[in-house]
Amino acid sequence: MPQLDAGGGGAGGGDDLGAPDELLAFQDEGEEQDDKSRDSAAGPERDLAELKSSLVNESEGAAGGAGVPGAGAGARGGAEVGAEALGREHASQRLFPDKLPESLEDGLKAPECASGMYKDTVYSAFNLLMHYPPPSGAGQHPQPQPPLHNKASQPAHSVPQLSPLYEHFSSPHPTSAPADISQKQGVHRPLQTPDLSGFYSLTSGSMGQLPHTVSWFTHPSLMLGSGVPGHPAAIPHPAIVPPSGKQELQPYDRSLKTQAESKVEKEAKKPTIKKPLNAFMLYMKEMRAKVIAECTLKESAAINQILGRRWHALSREEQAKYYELARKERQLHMQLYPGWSARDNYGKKKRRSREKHQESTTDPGSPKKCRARFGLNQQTDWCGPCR
DNA sequence: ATACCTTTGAAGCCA
DNA sequence: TGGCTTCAAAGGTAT
Repeated sequence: MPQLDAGGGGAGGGDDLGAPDELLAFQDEGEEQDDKSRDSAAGPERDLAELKSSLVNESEGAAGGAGVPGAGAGARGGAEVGAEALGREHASQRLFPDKLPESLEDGLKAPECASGMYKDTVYSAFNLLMHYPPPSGAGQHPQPQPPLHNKASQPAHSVPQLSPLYEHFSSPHPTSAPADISQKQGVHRPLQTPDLSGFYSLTSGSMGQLPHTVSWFTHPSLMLGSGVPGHPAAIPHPAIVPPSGKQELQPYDRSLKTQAESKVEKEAKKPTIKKPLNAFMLYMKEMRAKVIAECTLKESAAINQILGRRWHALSREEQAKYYELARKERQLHMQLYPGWSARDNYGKKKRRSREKHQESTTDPGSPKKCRARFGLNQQTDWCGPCR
């Protein structure tokens, strides 16, 4: 059985943050790998690559027409459970939706979309692991090292950005904001809060002037044993974003507010600490630009479908890189925000259809059986999700 | 202006 | 403990 820490066991330093699910996943992957190994033993290694490539290409090519019944988008859980016995070789096929979005089909028509599928498996992200800061308590201040990921080797269109969390720790002297920091994420510094006040030693106005990646992690509580001298100001973690992502008031504007208003405002604008990115999210972040370039797609939904297939097509070792990265991210996140819980962000996104569906499901009259209630010919009466 | 779509994985919640 | 739900990113699209 593969070990997540096999590649960076020393870096983990005994942390036990590896999710059990990952281990289970790797058990499956391991079995798959065993199968693949047997296959490889029976044939040239290239055959395996071709098999994998053909699985994806074939599936993508067939996506415009022959879908897999019952494997529609959104039915991931059930479909996967039901198809588990089919084996991993069929994984990419059973995951395919009945029909891809038109834009995706168009994108897949582009020859470069399929041809470039497995050409480049250089994952610069994994290199960043090598200069990840040691766990807190190490009591050491390792020498800042230049990022090991070779951005020069990246294609011009590729902007391999892992999570800002990782980017910050990977760059000893960050001087500019990550390219992927969107307005939605919030570039400006969030307001101070009691529990995070130590992170925000700058006024909001001055913070707004500073690049996003300035040394937010230089606060003593954020040193994590990897402090970088020469950064005078403490900047909050990039995962902390204002709820709305809107520009916050300048100091002189805020002075016009009464204290009560300010208090209420602060409560309302309490910065959100985002969840750490999981392995697949990290993979998407890195590979998105490449897929966009290869497939001439822009719609994230379609791109994510492709990335999902590529993710399944990755070898166990390749996926392990991202699992390890994600584990590090979680570890850092936990160290930075010990009291944070994923529950803190629950309910911050309004989900239109699901709320409607929940309303319908709370209806005493057998909610989840729209089909039984209204019949196939009355689908207009079905609730949205059932429809 | 904001939710939805779409993916996988992590985490929380509930029975 | 298993199953379900929510959120993380992203950007075009729909409401």
